[in-house]
Amino acid sequence: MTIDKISLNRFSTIPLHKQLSNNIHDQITRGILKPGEILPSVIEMKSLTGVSSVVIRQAYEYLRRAGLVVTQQGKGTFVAESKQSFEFIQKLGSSFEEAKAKREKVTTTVIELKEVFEFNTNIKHKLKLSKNDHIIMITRLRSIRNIKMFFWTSYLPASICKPLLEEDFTKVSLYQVLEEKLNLKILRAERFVEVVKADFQKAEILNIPELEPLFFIESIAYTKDNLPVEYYQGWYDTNYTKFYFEIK
Amino acid sequence: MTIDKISLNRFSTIPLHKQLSNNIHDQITRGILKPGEILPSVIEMKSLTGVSSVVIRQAYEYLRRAGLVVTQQGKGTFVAESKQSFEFIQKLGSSFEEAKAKREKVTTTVIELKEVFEFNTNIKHKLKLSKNDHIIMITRLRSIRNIKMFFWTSYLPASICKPLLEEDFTKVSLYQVLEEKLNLKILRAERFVEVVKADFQKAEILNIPELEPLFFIESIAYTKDNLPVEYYQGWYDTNYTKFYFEIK
DNA sequence: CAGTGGTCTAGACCACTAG
DNA sequence: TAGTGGTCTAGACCACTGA
Repeated sequence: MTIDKISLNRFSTIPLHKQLSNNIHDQITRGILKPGEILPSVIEMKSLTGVSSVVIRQAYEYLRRAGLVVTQQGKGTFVAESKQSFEFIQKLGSSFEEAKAKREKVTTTVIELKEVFEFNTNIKHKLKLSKNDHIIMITRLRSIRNIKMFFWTSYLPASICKPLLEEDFTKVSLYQVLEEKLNLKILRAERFVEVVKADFQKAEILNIPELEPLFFIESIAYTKDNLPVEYYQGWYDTNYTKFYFEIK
Repeated sequence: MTIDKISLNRFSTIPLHKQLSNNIHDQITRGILKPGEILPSVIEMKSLTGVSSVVIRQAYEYLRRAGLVVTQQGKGTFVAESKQSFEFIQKLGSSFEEAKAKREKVTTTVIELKEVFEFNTNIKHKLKLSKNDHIIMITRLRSIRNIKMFFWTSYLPASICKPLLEEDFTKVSLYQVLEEKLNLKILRAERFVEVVKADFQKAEILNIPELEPLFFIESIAYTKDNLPVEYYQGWYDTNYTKFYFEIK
């Protein structure tokens, strides 16, 4: 146990759980507690500080949310490993190519690839389709070193994109197929970036806690004559993703 | 009280606090509970459900973090107003002009404007300055309808930017002054977008809870001959901000 | 098996809000 | 002053981990 003495002030206006989390926060950022090290168990901490277990849990919960510690049931609570080891920097704005993450192996999983007959009018509107048109839907997940970075769903008009159903998108890119096999060259795209909180399903897919922030990206890609050929929605783990772009 | 009956299953593997928050979550998204409406107080909810107050607090805490409810001490917990009423859409990538938020009045506050003598080597490095160079530092806060949207700090080399100390940046833009008074035209900029969690100070400034996600933007702006003239760091409330840009 | 975290209870006291 | 949320306690039981 390398943790420093913790002194709490019962007469302070600062709640005990906050005093405790601040204290541990300091010890982590100062390097007194090092990545991978185990924190005192709730019971140990109880005897170290004299406060009840609920308060200790509250402090640990705060540190978890701040990303400073990681808890494993039955094992303990540990100082988080710093994940500065790699970032996934995506280039926006100048090309459709994503910058490779420092020579790491990037893998793509196809979660779903299908034609749908009826669908959300919002999506049809973005693709300038009418009520009875069919849509091709592709959901993919991209990982690096087994860490799930982001997943996204592309929607394309079935009328001109049906051959996509035969492709293996673990190996080829969508834009490559569109250009080489369907003669649809993407000339322009509009994109929106915002932040949303992970609901249960998205948290499952990316293997993160519920309510963690995600980048939410929407894009509409156009070919010649301003014809929209792809609308996508993507969700990115904000712990690893950073966007880069250049202006003018 | 318009809340529907809440039934919890004591034998389920799903924790009671989760069952409760899921139930209320549903009632809010289905419109049974409407924005502005008050939720049962902890004591009322205790008699409605039979669970202890800690569990109810836990459920309410989850709903707060999800942005579905707002709690005011001494008053109660209320369904959050949907803030779709306005968004602040910033245009990236094609110009330095920010898109005006749907005709709302935008105000700028200058938090700090000063010359600093010694400073962070990281910032000097980005501005290609040497150890003894001075820096001009400007921190501004931008609000719409009294809602704090974002704040940012610009760093500029004092050697060429000293006259900035005399300007009133509540009324004029930095780039305007750089171009018109100092003959420094910005030709190019590099920008990074990531997400960080608000620490105590940033949460104070933007009037949001600690650990809420923020857009963190870094930018280096260059004039001719690739000379960096401004480095800035900005923090944006993700509840109201959305970035837009166009490609190719 | 012992040690860990996760869930839950019943009840106490305090701080804030509003009539 | 009554009602609200915020803090805290002591103790119980369960689920998971690893020796």
